[in-house]
Amino acid sequence: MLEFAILGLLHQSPMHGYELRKQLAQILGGLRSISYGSLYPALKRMHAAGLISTEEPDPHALLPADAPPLTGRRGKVVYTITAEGKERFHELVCDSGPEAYDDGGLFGVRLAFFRHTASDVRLRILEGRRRTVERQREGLRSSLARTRERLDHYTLELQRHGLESVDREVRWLSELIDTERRGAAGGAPPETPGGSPPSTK
Amino acid sequence: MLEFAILGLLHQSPMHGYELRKQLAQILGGLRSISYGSLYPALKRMHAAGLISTEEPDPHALLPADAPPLTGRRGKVVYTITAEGKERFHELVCDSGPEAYDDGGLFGVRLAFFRHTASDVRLRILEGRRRTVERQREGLRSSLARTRERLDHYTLELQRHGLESVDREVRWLSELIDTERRGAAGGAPPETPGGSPPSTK
DNA sequence: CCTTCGATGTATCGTCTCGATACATCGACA
DNA sequence: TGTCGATGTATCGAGACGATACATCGAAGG
Repeated sequence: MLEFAILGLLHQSPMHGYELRKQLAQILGGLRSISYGSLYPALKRMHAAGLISTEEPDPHALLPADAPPLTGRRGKVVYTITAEGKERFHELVCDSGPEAYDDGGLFGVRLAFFRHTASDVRLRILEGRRRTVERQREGLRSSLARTRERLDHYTLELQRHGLESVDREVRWLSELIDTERRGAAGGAPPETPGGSPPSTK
Repeated sequence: MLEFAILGLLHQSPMHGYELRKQLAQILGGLRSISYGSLYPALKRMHAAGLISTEEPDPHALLPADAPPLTGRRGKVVYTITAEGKERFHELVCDSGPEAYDDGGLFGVRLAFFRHTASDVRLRILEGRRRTVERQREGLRSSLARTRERLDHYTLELQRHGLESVDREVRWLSELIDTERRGAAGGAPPETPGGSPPSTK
């Protein structure tokens, strides 16, 4: 999931780790931001896999006498997506398997980069997500119906609020699906990089 | 957080790990259940800390000849809360510090065991939680206002839905607070174990 | 009768994530 | 001049997670 988000952000422009984290936090919705303890290892993995390239200033340049003990001495590192990384991003973007919607976190990131995804794939992901959330809702419903009598006020309120949240999410997804279906013919199919541009324009 | 939930459950009755996990999943709201990889180490830690005691059937009893190689040979383990564990639980239950509401997961568990918490502490926790969520809401709001023009349809919808969810949570908390305030005089102050029972009965 | 299946049940492993922290530079403001 | 907060890179230990192994038992079904 982190991999996907990083590729998506670097796909737009190269960035520092710090900037990456800020943008990430915004995508993830303000709450639930990502920590450096996840970000930097992920960047390291992706660099090792050849998905991104790093560009850091020469560590030992223009240092005449080294009066400070030069411990640390870190420079800014700019991360850039490679051709391989773009390829990987497009694989991920076109994937509509269950992993795309079963996890809420990944689904959110997928949504944030939906403009890179074809309309039919978008529809499959949205519908898959709705099915997942509907299953959760049914589980919650039956659990609540089974235990309603034994629960005190606060536990009951907790379950009720959770159920309503899930319910609202289903309705929200349904609206998105409707919009997507209606706009399917008219929406701009985004970014077919090597493809032939459609006749219009 | 896990520690709190386990103590709370064992406070009601001794249990197996398996049963513990099921109850835990129900408290956590169906989604977001706890895994064995978290549960058993937690139980081990708590046993080492003296908060719970284990009761397992004698491993080498009534085995005349050991025809099976007896590898594994696990028996059911019943976990029981100790006096020390009950003490720890009451400390946690009376704690209304920021850690009780800043983390949504712990707050949910706290709610699930609110019947063990005095009304004034309940009120402090609910109000703290509301302040936390309100801060999140303001962050989301300003972020959304700042970037509304640059966002595509789906990113916008994602942020909007997130903001509405947070907004609903604030309203829900406000209702809980109102109820708690109104019921403060009449609500049963629960479970003062060594304390003096109030004059009424 | 026997066998397979799912629920119950305990437990560990490797991988990853998180929060805290350390270190360093820079501009702003007092 | 000092010192504060934002920017910036990076690691550490604690612990959570998913997958998996192993084991028992009752019920369904050939």
